[in-house]
Amino acid sequence: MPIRNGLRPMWWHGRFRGCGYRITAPREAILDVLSKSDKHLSAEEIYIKVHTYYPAVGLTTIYRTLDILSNMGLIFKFDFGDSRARYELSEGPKGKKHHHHLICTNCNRIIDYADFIDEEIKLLEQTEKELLKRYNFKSTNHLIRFYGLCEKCQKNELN
Amino acid sequence: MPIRNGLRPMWWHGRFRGCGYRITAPREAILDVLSKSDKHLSAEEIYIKVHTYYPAVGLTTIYRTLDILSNMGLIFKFDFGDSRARYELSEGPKGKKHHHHLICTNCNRIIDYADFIDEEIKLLEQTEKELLKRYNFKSTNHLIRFYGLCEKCQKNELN
DNA sequence: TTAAGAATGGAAATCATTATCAATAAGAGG
DNA sequence: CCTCTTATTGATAATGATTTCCATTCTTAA
Repeated sequence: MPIRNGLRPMWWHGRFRGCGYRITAPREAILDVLSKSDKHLSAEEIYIKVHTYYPAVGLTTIYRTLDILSNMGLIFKFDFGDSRARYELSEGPKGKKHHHHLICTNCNRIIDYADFIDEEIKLLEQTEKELLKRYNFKSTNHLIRFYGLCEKCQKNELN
Repeated sequence: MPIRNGLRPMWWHGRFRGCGYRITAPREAILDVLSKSDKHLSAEEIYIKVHTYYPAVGLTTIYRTLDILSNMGLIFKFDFGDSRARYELSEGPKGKKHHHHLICTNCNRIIDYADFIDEEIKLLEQTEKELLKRYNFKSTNHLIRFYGLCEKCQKNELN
């Protein structure tokens, strides 16, 4: 599992250089881990994965890089209430677009969903319009989560 | 500012005892502070307010009590991303019902929004129904936030 | 009034995240 | 390919919110 694929340019290299950042081995490793996972990884989880085949990387670098990536908009940073930030690629090969979360309060599984329902889109648009009218609040972004029971936990509840 | 109003029963005493908890001076002080504030207070902010006229109370007790209150559903616990939990009364005299938040990304002001329009409620219910159909996810609660600019910050932006 | 054990507070411990700083390495220019 | 500038790195220490410990105090049922 070579991390640095020679000089082969990655999809994010351009954007990265454009922002004045250098391409380094740790950064490639971190993005490699992120692009190969479909989970919401914490800094430490990323650190461990990177560390297995690249022991030289320090946790500090993980945090620093995640911060840069987050500010650039290349990754999303979430807080699901387990007292650690979690990160997820927002673009590229396996990248996700803006999405909402379903959070199982029993097993803590997190389900991403982006195939928004017509009703949901309508709800958002109307609400944003209403917020502007009533509070003069100009919304530019939103966070939507549903808490409840996932399929498995509903079945297990029958026991 | 007497905290303990003699033996006058407070609105929350019954519920509190019902859960097997004792009525104590620190707990009365904390609920007093919460019920007199309409802000989203952090544990330390509550500690300082309680501390001014009740110096004996320790920060540990603040955390413990907030935890109990939160589990009982008497207060809401929120995380607005400033690395400290914030609490708000959910019932009683000044208590709020379920509401959503508008968060100004410029001045960090937080506006509660609970005067939902019928349309919004209907759309939300439909969305939850649809989530059950598509993902077999049984939603019991939700978190909705809008990030953007409040009235003041929109005006200041013109400068 | 009293005894059982719930509640308290101060100090120490946790734990995720940041700050510090000397050493290293990316990459522009020659 | 070599060199210089300076961004980047990693080890370690620091920070800051929240918890854990534990001996002492207080609430409350009987």
